[in-house]
Amino acid sequence: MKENKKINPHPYIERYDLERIFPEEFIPKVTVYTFTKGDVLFAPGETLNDMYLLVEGKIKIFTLTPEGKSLINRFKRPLGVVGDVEYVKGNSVINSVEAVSDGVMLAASFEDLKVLERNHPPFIRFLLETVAHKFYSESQASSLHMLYPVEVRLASYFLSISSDGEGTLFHQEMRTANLTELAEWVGTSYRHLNRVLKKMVSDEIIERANGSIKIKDLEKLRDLANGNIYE
Amino acid sequence: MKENKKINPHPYIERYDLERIFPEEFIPKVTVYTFTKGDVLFAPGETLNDMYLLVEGKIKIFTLTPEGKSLINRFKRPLGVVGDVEYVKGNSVINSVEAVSDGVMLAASFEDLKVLERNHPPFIRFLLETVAHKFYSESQASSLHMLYPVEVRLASYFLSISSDGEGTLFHQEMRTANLTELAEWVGTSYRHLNRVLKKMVSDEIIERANGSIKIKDLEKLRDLANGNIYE
DNA sequence: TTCCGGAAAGGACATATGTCCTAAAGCCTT
DNA sequence: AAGGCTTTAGGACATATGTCCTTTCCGGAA
Repeated sequence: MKENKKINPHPYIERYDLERIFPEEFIPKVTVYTFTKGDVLFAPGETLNDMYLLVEGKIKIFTLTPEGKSLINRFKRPLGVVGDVEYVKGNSVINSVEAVSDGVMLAASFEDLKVLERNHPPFIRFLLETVAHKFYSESQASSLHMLYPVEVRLASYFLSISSDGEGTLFHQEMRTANLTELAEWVGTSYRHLNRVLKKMVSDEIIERANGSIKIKDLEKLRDLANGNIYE
Repeated sequence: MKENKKINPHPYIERYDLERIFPEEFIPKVTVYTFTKGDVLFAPGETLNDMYLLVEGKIKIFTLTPEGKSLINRFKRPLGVVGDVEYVKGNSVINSVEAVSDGVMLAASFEDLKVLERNHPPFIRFLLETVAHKFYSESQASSLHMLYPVEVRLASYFLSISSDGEGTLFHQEMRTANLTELAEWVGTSYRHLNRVLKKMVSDEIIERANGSIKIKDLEKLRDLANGNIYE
């Protein structure tokens, strides 16, 4: 990820209505960074000096164990925030962050934010809401993971991305690029994911054809997910 | 839980240095509640009108599934906060909350807090730090749960409560009252917990004598926990 | 002291999930 | 079209964990 002075932050500030958190005078202090698919954006242990707002693209936050296992904590799209908790708690980066697509971030230094926080209440309110929401969804996901088997979590995931009613099909549209990633997201092994998918096919809940997955029976899927929805 | 007008909130406010978040004028708006061991303090779905500060006693936050399984999300001791996320996000109570011992809470209405928030920045800073910390530890615990087997989580738990160095013994001192509760805390069944405990005994990591558990080999425990510590 | 219910301990068996491995299919690149 | 890499599929087996049940133990109520 690197600073990109050619890009003007203003369009993003308007698009995401950031004037509410960054007053006019603050905007010159905002830096624009661009990143490329696959970039490692942050690594655990790293010390952060800026907070970032994701305004374009998609990134994933994940945990790597010493043993090499990997677990996706969450995906972020605009307007995701990175470094908020580090800013508040003053600790170093906890998880790995990687770019899933090309994208753009706006950055503001902790130092500047400290001043902003003092003079501009809406900013801290924004932070508070951001963190509260992160806590809320983390907490939901955590319970879901602890209490239900992969099949249920997977059903829940499918529901969460099939927007609303129709037996939506998500082809390349699936939010995870491939099955390996999906496995890391649901928190299981590729092998097991495959097993569960197979079962869902034989239960006539989904259909699979060359890599694409289609929901066949939304009702059954709902039953299975049992009211649990990611996010 | 019920209001208790006989109790003066001031000693608590001093003990926990709450003047920093509640200015003098606000204190008359604080209500004192007392509760008794076993009380159900809050139930999921309930609408909250107040935020609570736990100033005495111990409570547990847990999730109950429709199937009747139960999972302890966390314990709280003073100065724990309940209802902060609900205040910020405006949603209803997410988890069940139950008193583990007798105790006391200070309450302030959301309505009053809204005013306070506007006039007294330290309060919102306090909230932000509280929520950030909750998120941080929830996130750690969640990864730990997803990535490691019960044995590791248990080792981690033992470490977290054995304060520091010495092969501390925790008898009735164990933060969970009994093995059933410990199982819910580690997120497993009683049966399996027992199995793992037995293994730890035969590995000479701990010793068991009539309900008490003693750490025998702190080094092995550390190896096992593998750098993971709750909280 | 006797009786009862809950907590502890663990056997037997079922299920969920992980690890290792092999084969086939798909897709680039040359 | 041929090779090589990644992704998909799934067999075989091992391990982690859950469910159900029985026995024993212990402290409090009668």
